Amino acid sequence: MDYLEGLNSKQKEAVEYIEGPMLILAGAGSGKTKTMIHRMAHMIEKGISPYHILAVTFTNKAAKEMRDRLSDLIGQDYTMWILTFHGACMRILRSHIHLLGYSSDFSIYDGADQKTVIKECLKAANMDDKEYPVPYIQKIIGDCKDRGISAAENELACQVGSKSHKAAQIYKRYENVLIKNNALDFDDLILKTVKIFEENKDVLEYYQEKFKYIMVDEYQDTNYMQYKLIKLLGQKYSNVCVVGDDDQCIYEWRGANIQNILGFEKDFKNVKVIKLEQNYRSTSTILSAAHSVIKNNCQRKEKKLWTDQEKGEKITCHQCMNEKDEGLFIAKAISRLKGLELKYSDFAILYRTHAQSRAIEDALRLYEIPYAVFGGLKFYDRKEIKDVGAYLKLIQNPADELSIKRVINEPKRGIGAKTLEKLQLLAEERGETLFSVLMDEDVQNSLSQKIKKGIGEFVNVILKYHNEKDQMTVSEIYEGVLKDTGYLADLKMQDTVEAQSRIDNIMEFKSTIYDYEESTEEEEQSLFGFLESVSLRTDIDSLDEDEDAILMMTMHSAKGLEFPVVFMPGLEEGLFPGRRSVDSQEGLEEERRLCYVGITRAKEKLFMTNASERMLYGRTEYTRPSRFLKELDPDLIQELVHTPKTKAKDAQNMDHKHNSFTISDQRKYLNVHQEVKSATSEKSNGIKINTGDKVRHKKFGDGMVITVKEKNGTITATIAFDGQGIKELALEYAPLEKIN
DNA sequence: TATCTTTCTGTTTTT
DNA sequence: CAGAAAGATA
Repeated sequence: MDYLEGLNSKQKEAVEYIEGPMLILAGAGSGKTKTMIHRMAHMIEKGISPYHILAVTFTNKAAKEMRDRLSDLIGQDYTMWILTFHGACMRILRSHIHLLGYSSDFSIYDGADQKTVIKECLKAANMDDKEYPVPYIQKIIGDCKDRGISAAENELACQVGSKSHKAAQIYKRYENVLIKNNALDFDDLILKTVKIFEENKDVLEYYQEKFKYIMVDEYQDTNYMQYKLIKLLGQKYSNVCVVGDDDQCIYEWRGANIQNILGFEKDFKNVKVIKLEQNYRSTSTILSAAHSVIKNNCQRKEKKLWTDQEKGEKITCHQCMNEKDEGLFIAKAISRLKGLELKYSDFAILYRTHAQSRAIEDALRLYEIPYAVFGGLKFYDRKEIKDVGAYLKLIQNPADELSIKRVINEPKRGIGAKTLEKLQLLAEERGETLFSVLMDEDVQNSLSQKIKKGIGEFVNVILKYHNEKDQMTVSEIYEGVLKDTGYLADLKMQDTVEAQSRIDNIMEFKSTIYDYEESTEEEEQSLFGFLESVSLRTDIDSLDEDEDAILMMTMHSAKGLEFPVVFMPGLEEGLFPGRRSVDSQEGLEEERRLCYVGITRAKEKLFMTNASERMLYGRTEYTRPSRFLKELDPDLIQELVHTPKTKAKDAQNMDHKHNSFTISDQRKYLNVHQEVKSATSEKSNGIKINTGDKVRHKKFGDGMVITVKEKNGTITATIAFDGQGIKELALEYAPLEKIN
């Protein structure tokens, strides 16, 4: 098999250059992933064992795509390390974290957990969270961890008595809490791995030998610590290939550092540099538009993408009256374009913030356009999911105090804030974990009967499953916990709409477990493994390509994706570029790069809209068109003028009149019944449920189906029940029948 | 201790 | 407007 076929000369050059460091500057749509995959295939063909190759990406989705496309190309599967940075570090930590004094049962804390811990630290230090806002502290901690600055070092670097010195105290406390809880945050996953490598030469050498060949995707988004990790692993053999595009660096706020590109050429000698500048994705109009925007950035490596594709259509810019109008404009455009050659999934709506999705969703529903939103309200952020997750984490790692506090009184066991505070203090005095204090019989006896009973039950359940977890499957543990803790029974007893919806979510979480068990070798399965897969999962990873629906997401999430038709709403000063970013040159340039990423997602058609008036948190703000719109070369734009007068003359006048009538008419209806249409489903528990169907539920009575979609293998229906509100139900479990 | 009510405050972007 | 946090009441 010749893996060089179908590649251009630059791509071939990159594929064939295997020994020695290489920097591939790959512009948007230049066949970057293809090149990487062919390079790996070529290496394997040349006799390099897949065992010696490490490929790192930023998202699970990118990792999965790489793995799938590689095995398609070479026609067989290898157990290779094609992982995200965090995933790779998890694997390494699992075998070596004991070197740092943690047990390998460690919990992973996400951003929300971090916030909780910081809040507690502030309280314990008697500091005002107005003066020291949680995000401010979080940023300090994150920045320090990116640069490998420990709490103690950070403290020394701050002037005593200064604000930053006070903040450093919180960092210190925060670290202590994490150590006590045997927990790591996301930044720690990278940081601790680096630390192990630095302090244990033998471990480092083992991995240097293992990973003789290293590839890094989206290199422009690596932060300092990630770079250091690659540098450590690669310095022995120097076979490191990094692929990136400085114009697409959109995570600078998170520590991503373009300097890493320069640093790479410094740290590895004789770096081969290859530029991929031929774009295979977009029309030349779209490409020119992208260039006309990005060229306004000073901080960039000069380059210009080119294509031999046709000019294509002009870019449509349109000023709307407000965000509702904007939504309707988009919905109308989609229903007009959606024809034989375009599917719904060929369209994407890319916005700056999640909050923008609402108005657009309303319009799409009116026009009966199926859509899927990524990010925003996350399944894993729901209370009940966090609760059951905390139980599982706790069974894995009883030292996890955060999880204890989350669920010790969930369901109610009569253990309130006061009792907990007392016990926590006791644990601190004794230098023990909260859990071991809870287990202490003398302590239990010192408390009231009711509390004693509650604690006893709680401790027993956790201990039981903690001891038996290795002999049980994850789903057995899950079922057992739901039952033995009384969590599910308590919800059932409440017999409210909210409780039912929570039960449905808990059932849906079960399907996540089934997914895990199906996709993982039996002997590989563990509670730890499952928790890991949950912690590192993002919404974009569960993007379902089979569903024919419009995709809505932030421009950040859209990186690496492409669509025939792209809409970019909300091009307004203050929103995009965001208010916070316009003060600094760097901030503004990052926004501009984000705009560049958005534009270059489009293959054929691009729509950019702005609203002259926008409702943003309760207030109507008057806005000005984004400077990015003005940067676009006017020759590339086709502007639709939107005033009531011209509209009346418009050929689509009838259409519009009709629509506005229908819209206001349906809006009324929408408010009452929330009746909308989306996809249909024929699976489920025997019954056929379609959008718009009337159904009867045992508890909620009659309602109407709003949407039917598949999530993690479970089919769910969003149903508006008369007088009960809207519920999302898993059809597998929901007691539903169809009525007329 | 639990729940209900009111007040406040605030929105990027994510592994 | 909505979600969270603090405050008030049972």
